[in-house]
Amino acid sequence: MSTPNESTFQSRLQSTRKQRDLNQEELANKAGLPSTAISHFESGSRKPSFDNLHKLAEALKVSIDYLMGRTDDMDGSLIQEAQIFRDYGKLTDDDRALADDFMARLAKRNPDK
Amino acid sequence: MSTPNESTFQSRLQSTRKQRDLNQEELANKAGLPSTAISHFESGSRKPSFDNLHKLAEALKVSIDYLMGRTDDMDGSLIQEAQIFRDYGKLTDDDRALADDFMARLAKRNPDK
DNA sequence: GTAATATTCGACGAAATCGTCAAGTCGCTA
DNA sequence: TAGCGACTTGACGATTTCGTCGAATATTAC
Repeated sequence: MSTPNESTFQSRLQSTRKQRDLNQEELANKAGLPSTAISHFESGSRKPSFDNLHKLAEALKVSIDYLMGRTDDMDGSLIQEAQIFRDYGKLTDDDRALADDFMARLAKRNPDK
Repeated sequence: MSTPNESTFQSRLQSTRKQRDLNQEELANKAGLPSTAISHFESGSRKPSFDNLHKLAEALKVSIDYLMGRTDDMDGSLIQEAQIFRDYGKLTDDDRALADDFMARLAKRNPDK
């Protein structure tokens, strides 16, 4: 649930690499990593660090959210819950006030947790 | 160009947290992390691991690419000043589902766009 | 002022990734 | 068969993050 699906990153890294027609060493060169690192990532024996995750996304020209399975969009501009943002833009002013009030009530009854 | 701008992540984490009206401990609870971890991330003394990066993005409901400075799109861009989106960030998952449904109903009865 | 809250910082051992290297497997082709 | 390229796997020491804790320092409110 809150933990990312491990296998998603592995398989998306591999499938994206093959889609770009790169072998592990070629991707490694692009990303500035040793080729064994790619192998470790695709086999799941390691997870990339902050910096290396960024390098991989840059080398493959995909979004990090896609690589990590948070979105199915490779361009990654939008994430999943964005529907509510789109809905809000469609509302009339009156309904927008309704929505504001409704949301404020929900937020207020959940101080945090 | 290949290395992420370190300060971007720090400042975006902090500014997004404050936009959601959360203190470090509240965000920490949402993400399932100790509050000191948030402090370390915002001060730049640590960078989040693969798993923790995912948790932070989920808790704040933003894209990882935004947090890491690869895009300027939080996901919906222009509307993030509205109070409703600050409230939305405070909701539990259950209440978020309620809010999604409520918003969808409002949007559906006003198809004029 | 005091008190409560929020944040920073450093240290600790445990755990993970880091880059590097060596040795191995598998598939293909001459 | 032998050889080659692609990939796998495990180990190493080094570095980093991990969670936890304590103490110091803002920041805010009373």
